[in-house]
Amino acid sequence: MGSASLEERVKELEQVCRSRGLPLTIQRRAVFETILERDDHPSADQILEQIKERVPDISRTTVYRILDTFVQLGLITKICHPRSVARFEPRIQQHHHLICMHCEQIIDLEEDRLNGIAYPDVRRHDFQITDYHIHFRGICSGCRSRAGGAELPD
Amino acid sequence: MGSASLEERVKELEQVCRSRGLPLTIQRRAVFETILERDDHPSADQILEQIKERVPDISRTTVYRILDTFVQLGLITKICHPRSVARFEPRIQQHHHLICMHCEQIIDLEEDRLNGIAYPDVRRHDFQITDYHIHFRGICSGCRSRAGGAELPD
DNA sequence: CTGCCTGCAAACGATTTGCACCAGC
DNA sequence: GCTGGTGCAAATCGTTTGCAGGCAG
Repeated sequence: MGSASLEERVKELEQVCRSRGLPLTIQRRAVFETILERDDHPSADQILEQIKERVPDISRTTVYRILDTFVQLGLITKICHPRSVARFEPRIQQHHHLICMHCEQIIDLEEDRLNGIAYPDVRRHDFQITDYHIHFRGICSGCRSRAGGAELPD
Repeated sequence: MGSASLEERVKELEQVCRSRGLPLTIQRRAVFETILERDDHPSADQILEQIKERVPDISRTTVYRILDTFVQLGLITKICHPRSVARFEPRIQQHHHLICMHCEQIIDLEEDRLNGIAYPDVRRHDFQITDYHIHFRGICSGCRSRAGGAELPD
């Protein structure tokens, strides 16, 4: 789909670091590549686990710090919702999510139609809207079949 | 607007507790009334501070436990977004939020038009959508005037 | 070289849990 | 009276911070 290749995105990382005068360390490159390789929305600790395969001595602190830096730089997005720790995703273009209320799984939605919603009238709040994001909440297929609609182990 | 009165909502609490066999304690009533009285989106600790005025010996633990119970019962909603602790709101009907990316303030939106968005086609995910919620992100008037668009102390 | 980055360990803040006691129904 | 709720203190979990050395530019 419309997403850039891994290599293009790594180039983007290089450019962004260079333009800001930030050193492109082994750790930064590895965190970026690791998050790009996944098609889900991993937590900091999930990224840490996976990255240890290629940079075994990386510390948890560094992963947290790098993820935060990438969010500030606009390279990745941080997602947060109740009952779940912070998660990260490499996509920065506008898109929306399905969120399973049982297993907290997050699924990306591709529908372009959802990107064209007119902004609400916020003159009375004098608020300047930059963008928006829709969560569709519900139950994923796995949880539905596992539980038949009743409660789940968790 | 279309929101129920405080008394109606307290009745709702009584009914829900009775129907589930949950004791309606002083603390539960006080937490519910406190959150209803506010028109913002308080954190657990903000609720605790305010509730101490009427139930001085209530413990923080209890507030957390009660808020969690209310969320399970569908009486209130928990909201979470990056860079801010969990917040709660008494409104359970569908509505949407403006979120200031500088001060993390959350503002309720009333626009009905936003409630009629057609669900996306999720057949390939086999996901059952229950409802949705839109965050509009941007900058509130206070932060804009304080900072003129540049960065903020926080 | 110089400065930002990293790893370690300790601090931190929000939230949860174990347990003895107490209060609704 | 029984059941579940509450308060307290301690544990936990994710995340952040202080500091001494290391590496990219």
